[in-house]
Amino acid sequence: MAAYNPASIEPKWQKYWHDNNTFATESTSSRPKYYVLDMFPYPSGEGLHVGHPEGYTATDIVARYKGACGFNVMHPMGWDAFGLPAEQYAIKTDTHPSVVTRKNIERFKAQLQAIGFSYDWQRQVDTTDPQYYRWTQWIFTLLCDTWFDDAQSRGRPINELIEELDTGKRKPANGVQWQTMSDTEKRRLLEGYRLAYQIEAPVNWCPALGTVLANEEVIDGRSEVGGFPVERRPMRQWMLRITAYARRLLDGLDALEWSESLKLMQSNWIGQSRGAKVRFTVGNSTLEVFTTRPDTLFGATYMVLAPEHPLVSMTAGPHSSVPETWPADTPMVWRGEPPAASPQIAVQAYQQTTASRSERQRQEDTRKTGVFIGLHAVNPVNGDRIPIFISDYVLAGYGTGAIMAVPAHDERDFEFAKKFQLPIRPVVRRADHAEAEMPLVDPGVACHSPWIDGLPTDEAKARMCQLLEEKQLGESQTTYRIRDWLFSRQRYWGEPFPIVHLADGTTVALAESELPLLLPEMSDFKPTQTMEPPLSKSPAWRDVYVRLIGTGASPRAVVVAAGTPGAVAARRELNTMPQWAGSCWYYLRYLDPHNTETFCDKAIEKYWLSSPAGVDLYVGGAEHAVLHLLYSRFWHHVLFDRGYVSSPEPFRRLINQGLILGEAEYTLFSDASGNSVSIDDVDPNWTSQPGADGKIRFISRRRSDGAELYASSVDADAVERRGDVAVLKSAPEIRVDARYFKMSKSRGNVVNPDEVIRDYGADALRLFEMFMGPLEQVKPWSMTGVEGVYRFLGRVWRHIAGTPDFPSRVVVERDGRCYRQGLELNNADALVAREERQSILRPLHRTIRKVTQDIERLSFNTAISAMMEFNNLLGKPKTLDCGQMLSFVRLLEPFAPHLAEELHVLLTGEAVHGSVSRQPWPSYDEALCVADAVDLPVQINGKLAGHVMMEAGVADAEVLEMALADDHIRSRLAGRAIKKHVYVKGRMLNLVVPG
RNA sequence: GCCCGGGUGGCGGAAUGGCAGACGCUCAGGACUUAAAAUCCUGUGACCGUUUUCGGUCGUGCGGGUUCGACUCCCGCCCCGGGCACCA
Repeated sequence: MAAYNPASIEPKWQKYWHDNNTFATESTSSRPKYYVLDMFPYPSGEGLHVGHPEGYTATDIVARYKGACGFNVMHPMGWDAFGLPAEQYAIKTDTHPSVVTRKNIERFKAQLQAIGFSYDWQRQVDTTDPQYYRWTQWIFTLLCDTWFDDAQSRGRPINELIEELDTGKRKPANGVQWQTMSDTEKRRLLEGYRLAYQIEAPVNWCPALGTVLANEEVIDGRSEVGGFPVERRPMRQWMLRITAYARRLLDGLDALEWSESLKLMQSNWIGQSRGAKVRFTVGNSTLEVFTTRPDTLFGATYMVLAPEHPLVSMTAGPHSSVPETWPADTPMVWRGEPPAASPQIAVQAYQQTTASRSERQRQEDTRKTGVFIGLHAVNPVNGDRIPIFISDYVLAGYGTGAIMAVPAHDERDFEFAKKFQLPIRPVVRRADHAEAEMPLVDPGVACHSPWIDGLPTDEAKARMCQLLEEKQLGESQTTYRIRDWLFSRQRYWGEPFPIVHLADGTTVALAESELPLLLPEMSDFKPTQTMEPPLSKSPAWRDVYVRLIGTGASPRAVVVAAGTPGAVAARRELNTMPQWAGSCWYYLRYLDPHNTETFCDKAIEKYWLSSPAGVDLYVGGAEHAVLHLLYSRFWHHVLFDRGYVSSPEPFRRLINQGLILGEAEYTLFSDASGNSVSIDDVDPNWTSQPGADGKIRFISRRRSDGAELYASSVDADAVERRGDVAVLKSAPEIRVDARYFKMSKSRGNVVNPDEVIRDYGADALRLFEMFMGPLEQVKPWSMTGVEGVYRFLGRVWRHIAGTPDFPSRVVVERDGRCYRQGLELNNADALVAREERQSILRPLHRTIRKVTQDIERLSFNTAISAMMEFNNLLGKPKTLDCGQMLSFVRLLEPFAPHLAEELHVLLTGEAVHGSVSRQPWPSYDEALCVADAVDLPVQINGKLAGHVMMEAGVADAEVLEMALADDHIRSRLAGRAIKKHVYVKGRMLNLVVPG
């Protein structure tokens, strides 16, 4: 047999799987289901890097293994293909995004197929395919058609709300009369209930990207994509009412088999706070605040509103609530910087300053600023008249956008009070009566608070809530940090909204028959210079006539020709949906990807997602912890409420694969005259700047004299590792910096899987991806590591297939006769063969058990080392048993499927072969997993003192005798009497002696 | 600042109360070869004694505790990575 040559066997088997539909999944089956899902990729122009196949290989192993165990396995792949990078590349190269996207998908698909994943490619989805986004749009219309019933804590059809309003069972909040409202008024009112609605609000506008972004997409005041500055601007935008589901999304986490840290990230993002809503009186009206510390109400000495608070929205004219003159005795510091002539002017000026400050500036500079608005409120518990300020440390979007300030017990209020010389009144003391440093934020005991004096903080909170409710001054309340999801983008390459705007300013969803609403073909899809979306450049698409069908309060629109009876002019929504839209439900489409009647057949959904509920294993990066994973859960809850899916949570078990870093990089610093400087003498605060070649250059200073130093990279061959640092082989006194970096194009440390496959094959790539370490851990890439697993595969090949130098030793026993390569063995050799088969039996069963258990617990690295150990045993014997080798090959198949297929054919013969993946998983005999003899470790006082050879099944009583009979152990005991002994069956014996 | 996760040989890692360092990489020595590569075999935590067998001591970030026995469990600290961060 020829030597192991992956290049010759891998494409052959990939073609075989494709031609034979080996991995096609049945949509329903009498077999149990197993749904194993990857986070589908965004097909970028750069192609795959070795980080992508990490999770994909893990799921592929599980998929192949579960299939072998008799499950009907769903293991699909698709493309999250709408989004900014393709659009920006399209603009740069003046090609259409659909062309760019198609090309990228082809590249990605070819790369994935070259790795030999067992995807059912007939189920692939592409979010930019109209037959896919048709259903994204359909789900959006479902969100429009759903309102959240707080009392029942679930989403319900809007028609049920209309019915309740019609019959008077439910009254609109603001006291208006539903029955006498016009259709336009009704539609406006209903928009306040729908899960998808529009609102004019300050949003995250990113000028560089030419679009608004969701809170989740803004990190430290910069866009997650590209890191461009983001500013706050008021714009009319589509929002999804995810806040309505905050409690459900939080509570739902408990039942999920996700890592604790991931659940925590989501629960922090949702951010539940329990506290109270309290009503303060301002003139004739009331001002509500939310506080988590109702027990400190007696210590409230002023109030603060967000600059965007409705009370200060009008700052001029007779109807403004802000007075035209400062009250007497208003301190100068309260009037703004510089002091303004009137509260109206001061408030206006402050609002402008706030609006012009970017999110980043606001976060970086936490010094307290603000102005007095010229009004006072009355503290409902003690009648105190307290001044009201506006300040940007109070956020408009959280709670009621207003706070009561208790400077004695809140860090921020304390700072503010110091600056504006406001009174600080302690109402909590330490439980041990010790003097407390101001502010005292920790729990203690209430004081100077007539209603609750002496109560510990916990009880004081509860008592205060109870009293507020009794006196009708407020009530307990739970608020959430999460905001509604900003759902529109001013870009071209996304799903168009299935929405039209009518002349009366209301919006109407398109009828289902109108879907998909195709993205218009446009040659100019570049962002406009204004904040208008690119779709505004196509008036022919924008301006339409529609006929309204259904009820007047909640109609649907059908596009008709101008002049059709009943036609009214309308304008299409010009924004598009964010990239997250398509990924919110793709796992449902895989189940029934070609259905034209519905997004997914109910019976098929029920088979795959009801018992056990949800996707059985979902693997992807932790970067989606609060974006995709939260959005998707939200949509799924809505689909569940509306009866379209059979369980509330989509992803029962989720694993985050760890990042793969680039190979170790060594950095040497040298001074201007080129002398190497040891890292000990280099200031650790390096700065970086891009060099002429576009790569990042690091610059630092010498500690001793501050001279500028320049970094250069050193080849791995030139250094010797010593812990965290490494030294130059040529000059060991010079230490260089050694570290691993995230793979990135700009660092030039990206490893392309194509090259790994070319040099070592897909099986070696797969194996190394898994062998590096635990799936969830961050791990550095290593080409020599790839060579290591490649050598292992080569040895497996040599043992089973044989090579020109080492003919195969595989022996087949048939009808009591042994054959090697078709030739019958003589009696002596046959006897050896049977003996050798017997000696491999126990290790084989132990390996089967280990690999099986390790796949179950996703510990692939240890499964591989178990197979390596087994393979290491195969070098010595003269013969190898065909049946045993088949079992081994079966174990190897999920990890190295191409090699396994090829060896399976060699072992079974051309005539009877089929895919090894169709063969059942080998079983193991627990009795054969126990070694027949053990070298039992013997300890004295817990320290290893020697070993005793012992056959399996020796009686416990004999073990001690055997140990005491051993010369070496006796000498170690040195005659000391044994006080006690501990024997753990088959594992070890501990002798306890005095001293 | 708050909340998670983690610190084990030269490196990636294994062992979740029972022989610390499986497996792989690296390195060294040997075999094959005219030679090199590839491949195969042997060794590879540190230190000490014997210098061959072999024997001993120390050793899982640091300090303490529980236990016959601790990488593993408990308490305190240090360092690294991640997340959140004016959320009332």
